[in-house]
Amino acid sequence: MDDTLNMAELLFPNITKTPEDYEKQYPERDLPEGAKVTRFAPSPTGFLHMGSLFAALVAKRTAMAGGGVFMLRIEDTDKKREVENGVTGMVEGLRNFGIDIDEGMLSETESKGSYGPYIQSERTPIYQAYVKDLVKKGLAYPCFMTEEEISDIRAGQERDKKLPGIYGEYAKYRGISYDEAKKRIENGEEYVVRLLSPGKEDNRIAFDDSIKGRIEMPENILDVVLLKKDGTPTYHFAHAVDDHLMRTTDVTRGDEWISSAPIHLQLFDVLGFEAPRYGHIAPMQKEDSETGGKRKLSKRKDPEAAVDYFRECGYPAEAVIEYLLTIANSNYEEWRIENPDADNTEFEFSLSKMSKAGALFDLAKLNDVSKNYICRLSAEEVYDLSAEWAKEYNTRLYELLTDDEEYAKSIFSIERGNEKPRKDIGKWEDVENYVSYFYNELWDKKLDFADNLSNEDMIEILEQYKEIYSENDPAEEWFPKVREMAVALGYAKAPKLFKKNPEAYRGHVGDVAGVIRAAVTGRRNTPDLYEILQTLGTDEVMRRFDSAIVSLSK
RNA sequence: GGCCCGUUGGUCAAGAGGUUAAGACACGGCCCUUUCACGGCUGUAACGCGGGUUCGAUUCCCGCACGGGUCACCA
Repeated sequence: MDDTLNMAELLFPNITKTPEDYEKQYPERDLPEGAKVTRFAPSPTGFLHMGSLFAALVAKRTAMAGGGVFMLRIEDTDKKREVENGVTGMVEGLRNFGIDIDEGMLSETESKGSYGPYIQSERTPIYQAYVKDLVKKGLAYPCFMTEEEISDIRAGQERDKKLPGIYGEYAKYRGISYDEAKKRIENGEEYVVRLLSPGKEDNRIAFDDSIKGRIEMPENILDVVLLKKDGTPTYHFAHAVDDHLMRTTDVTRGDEWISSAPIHLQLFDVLGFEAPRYGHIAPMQKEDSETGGKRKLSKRKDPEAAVDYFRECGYPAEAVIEYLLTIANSNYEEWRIENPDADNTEFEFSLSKMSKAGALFDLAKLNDVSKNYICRLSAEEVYDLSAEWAKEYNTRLYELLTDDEEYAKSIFSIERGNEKPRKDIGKWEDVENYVSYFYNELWDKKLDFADNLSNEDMIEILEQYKEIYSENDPAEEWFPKVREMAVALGYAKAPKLFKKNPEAYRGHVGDVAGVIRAAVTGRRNTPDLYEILQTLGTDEVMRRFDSAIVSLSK
């Protein structure tokens, strides 16, 4: 026993705080009954993956449901993966999507909350105190194996079809004496600290996953590394210590972690901690055109894996969240239909309603969700949001929009606020095309006339219409006037009439309106023509009629 | 390969031992209509395979297949 005490001092001479000290420093939280403490724990790579956003959203909503706490903890124990300003980028990325951090890192240097530090590189003394304690109790030991030794062992195990790894007879430094360790350390040999796993080969463990249900697995028997040779903890160990000390109640994370859950559960047990509830989230999938199957969304192959992609396209953050919620809890859509105007935070999110299988990312569905979101916005909001987007991604559009704010808003007002709103805009990227004919700078002026009338007929229509068009006509009188003119020129006053008796007419009123539409907008299909004419103003409308007549005369 | 997880229409998915197996997106048709959109109606389309258990299984059990994950001093 003395031996392990000495060993602990040998390994960690400078660590004086004990687990008891930390237990006191980070007491149990005083939260309402049923409140959950969750966290999102990314590496500071600066890259916000769609899957990460999803995981963060799940954690956030889980905490929100019962008045709990959502933390952001930075897992930077692997120095190689770090990126400059990765933390700030992450925090901003989340905030863009309305995911605010209750506690944890806010930037590279700032944080809030009293359970910190929330960045693992600053927690080394804490991890070491717990490892020291484990060494004292004979539950962890220094291991001096070299990488070559380990890979030799692994090769042998693979050849013999045995479980690969350091355990049982392969753990040759299990029970190393104080004297030998001392000698080696004085020799300058490097070492890691490993757990002395109490696991038994044939034991099985089980836990209740809040998403996947009961999961049963073999107990961990591996002497996993706790502290790397640089004294820094592995993910496994940091997870156990951090989530215990931060009093996390619910660990939600990708389901690639399921296979290491036995290690984690064992660690919590050995450390004397109560294990959190786990919720393992299935990964987002992507249709793979090469294989025709599904595969995990990949950062390298799929642009849409990066959350920034959606920002660039101009999907409103709210819409992306809305879409993610439909994937997370399938009853969300139902709820949305019943509560079209409610804020999505009012939805009662539940981990148990999450799908066990990974969902295919469906762009068509996102588009639909996004259109539904945008169509409920006011012209004012559409203007603000699209200008904000254009400022960053389409400066020409930005200038046009902001140059005459009132004009831009009047364009966005067309048929907006109706009980049956149009859904032309799915993302801000669509705005340029949508508004193009309102701006001569954007408009290509190609006139797409229907081909059922001759140029002479069309010129006739335009010239006549020029005579009777008046900006002051109210909406109710506008179209009857067009109809009257059409009838006078020999067109049917309704398409149905024409269809019944095509010989009797030159065409129908729709054809006539179509000529006016194409002359003014270049297009065969547009929103309400009356509102377009009103928005454009008489001068511009007349100019467009004239130039259309000119091009039809050629 | 070992160990895990998963598999209901093209996609997301609800579902329960006996249902006409919901709904949403996409797609088709019809209606509304000056175009388009919106909206309404409607249609096509699904329980991976093989064994059990059972009066009855898509649902429970066992195999298999397929997909995914994991087996680091990365997270």
